[in-house]
Amino acid sequence: MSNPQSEPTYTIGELAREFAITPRSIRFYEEQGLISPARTGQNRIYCNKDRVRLKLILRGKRLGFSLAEVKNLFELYDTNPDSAVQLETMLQLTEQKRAVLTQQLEDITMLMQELDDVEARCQEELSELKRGNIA
Amino acid sequence: MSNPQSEPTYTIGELAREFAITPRSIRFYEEQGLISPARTGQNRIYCNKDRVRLKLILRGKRLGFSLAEVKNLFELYDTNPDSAVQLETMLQLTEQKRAVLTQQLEDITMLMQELDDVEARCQEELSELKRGNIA
DNA sequence: TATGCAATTTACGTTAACGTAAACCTGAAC
DNA sequence: GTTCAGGTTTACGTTAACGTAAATTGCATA
Repeated sequence: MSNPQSEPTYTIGELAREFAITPRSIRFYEEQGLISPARTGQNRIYCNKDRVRLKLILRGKRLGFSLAEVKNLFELYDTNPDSAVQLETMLQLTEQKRAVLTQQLEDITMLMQELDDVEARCQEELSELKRGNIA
Repeated sequence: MSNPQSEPTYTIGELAREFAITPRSIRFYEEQGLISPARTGQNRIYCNKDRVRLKLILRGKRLGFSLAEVKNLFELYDTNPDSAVQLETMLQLTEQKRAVLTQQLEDITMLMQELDDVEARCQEELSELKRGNIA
């Protein structure tokens, strides 16, 4: 019953190379309940879903999220809530996350501006140097 | 020679309350060379520049920067480089930071989209519930 | 003078996110 | 058969960013 050319799978080493992290990290994410790959006896086999998860984990980390936070997001995404109460709380959660992201957007634009400032000052000084100023 | 109404200053407790952090954190930032407030004998006195720095530190932290990174940015901003070489390396540094921020912008927009997805699914299910579906 | 509050230094404790080392298995290649 | 690359578990080490506790100090107020 197994598809002849079912789904692409990956070893831990492959994923580690692709995302430029160590196998140790990937195992750690599993230990924390963020991924749960299949096994061939001892060895881990990662499917596409696992790979996507890894990508999401790293994205979260780049934004300064903790692994617990990322796990939180996963559960948020995976859960298929049956009660209206659950749906409401989920909406509240997404709103919270959205607030964080909005704050980060603001932070980034302000930092970008400051980088512009620094850069502009540099460029100006450089052109002054080229004109051969001493005064 | 001291201005009668020179500049607003702050105690460590005031700043801690304003930014919702502990005095311990503020002292720690000083220990790491990120701030260097004046003193009245033993006590620290923070001026406007110090306050701004604190704000910048927290902004950096929200973006997942380490304190060392933030310090790096400060030095970048403070240094008045005299040589063309220094100016060039500074431009390279700003470019690096800009790359990080750009990546974060992309990360955020993608996460936002996923939040949109989750939210849309929730809204739909909620309206279904309201219509009183069981099938 | 005593009491209390806010600040200080010193130092050890803690959590998250891995790194690193040891000891083992295992299928493919030589 | 052995070598070897890649994988496994177990366990202890490490770094960053503070928390927390203890002992001290200075100022204000009762």
